[in-house]
Amino acid sequence: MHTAADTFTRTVEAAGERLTAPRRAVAELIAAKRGHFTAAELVADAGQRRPGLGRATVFRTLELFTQLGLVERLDLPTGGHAYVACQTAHHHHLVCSSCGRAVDVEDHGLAAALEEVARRTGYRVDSHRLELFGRCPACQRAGGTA
Amino acid sequence: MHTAADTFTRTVEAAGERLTAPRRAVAELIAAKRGHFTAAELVADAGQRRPGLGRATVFRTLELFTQLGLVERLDLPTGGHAYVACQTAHHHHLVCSSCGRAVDVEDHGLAAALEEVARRTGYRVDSHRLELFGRCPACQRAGGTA
DNA sequence: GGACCAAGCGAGACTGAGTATCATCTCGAC
DNA sequence: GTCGAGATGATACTCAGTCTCGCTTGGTCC
Repeated sequence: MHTAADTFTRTVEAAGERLTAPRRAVAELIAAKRGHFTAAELVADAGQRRPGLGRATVFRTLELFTQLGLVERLDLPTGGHAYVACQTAHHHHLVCSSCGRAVDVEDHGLAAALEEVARRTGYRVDSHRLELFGRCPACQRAGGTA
Repeated sequence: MHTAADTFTRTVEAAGERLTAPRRAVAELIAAKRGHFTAAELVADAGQRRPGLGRATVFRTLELFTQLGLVERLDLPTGGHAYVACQTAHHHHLVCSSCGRAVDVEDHGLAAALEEVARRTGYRVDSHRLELFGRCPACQRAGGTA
């Protein structure tokens, strides 16, 4: 079967990038994550499960994966940064503030709303970022209040 | 007449916060800015125009203003942070990537789209952030290409 | 299979944003 | 004018992310 890490490695190859052992390792570390994760977490994981993997390499690989669209960076409400593994080309994320799980959000009329904004303001909108934070159904059931 | 800095100082007073000289100074520095600005820029301005104003104070005041809704923090595509002065309670920003000028974006169907997202995913969406980047009408006219 | 070399790697120094600490100062109430 | 809570400024600190540099390695060409 194809694991999530496979998707990463195959995409790296397909892009004509070198498929090195450290890159495989980072792909596996990310694949083992559910939901979003920070660079710091990944570095910590690497320290435990793949000693010898350098900090700079984790950042470099994360950057490569981001360029390849395998991973997307998002901005937490706290001001920090996190990453999520993702498939589709352009989309948005809905992150559970309780368990950290992130889902890709399809466009339910958002594009139209954005076009309307562009039309009214006269701006030519080049890019945008939308991030949603909330609680996933499971966490809502699990802990009524928290 | 009422300057932008006045709005800041009056809001600070109205909130029951102390209206100190450094806070006034920061308010003036912000009022003198057009569009978005970074904390680093503000610190640099302070160094020039208001020597003696501490770095920590700029950050603290920026935090206070953010809490009071006078200023909002946004995340640049580069990963950095910037601030914009703003009035309305909840809204989004459209930042010109050329001149830096930011306009507040009203809700042209965005809320409805977000509700639809929440309904479909089952998430209870607590907060979101939307930032738009593009070129303002003036910059489009001014420099056809750049 | 072996040689070659550009790309990638690891270690660690560096940078810069933002925070914490603490002694001193000042706003504003009385 | 006095006083105390809260703000300030200087400075040390933390931590994410970047840069540098000598070494290693993946992939290609023979």
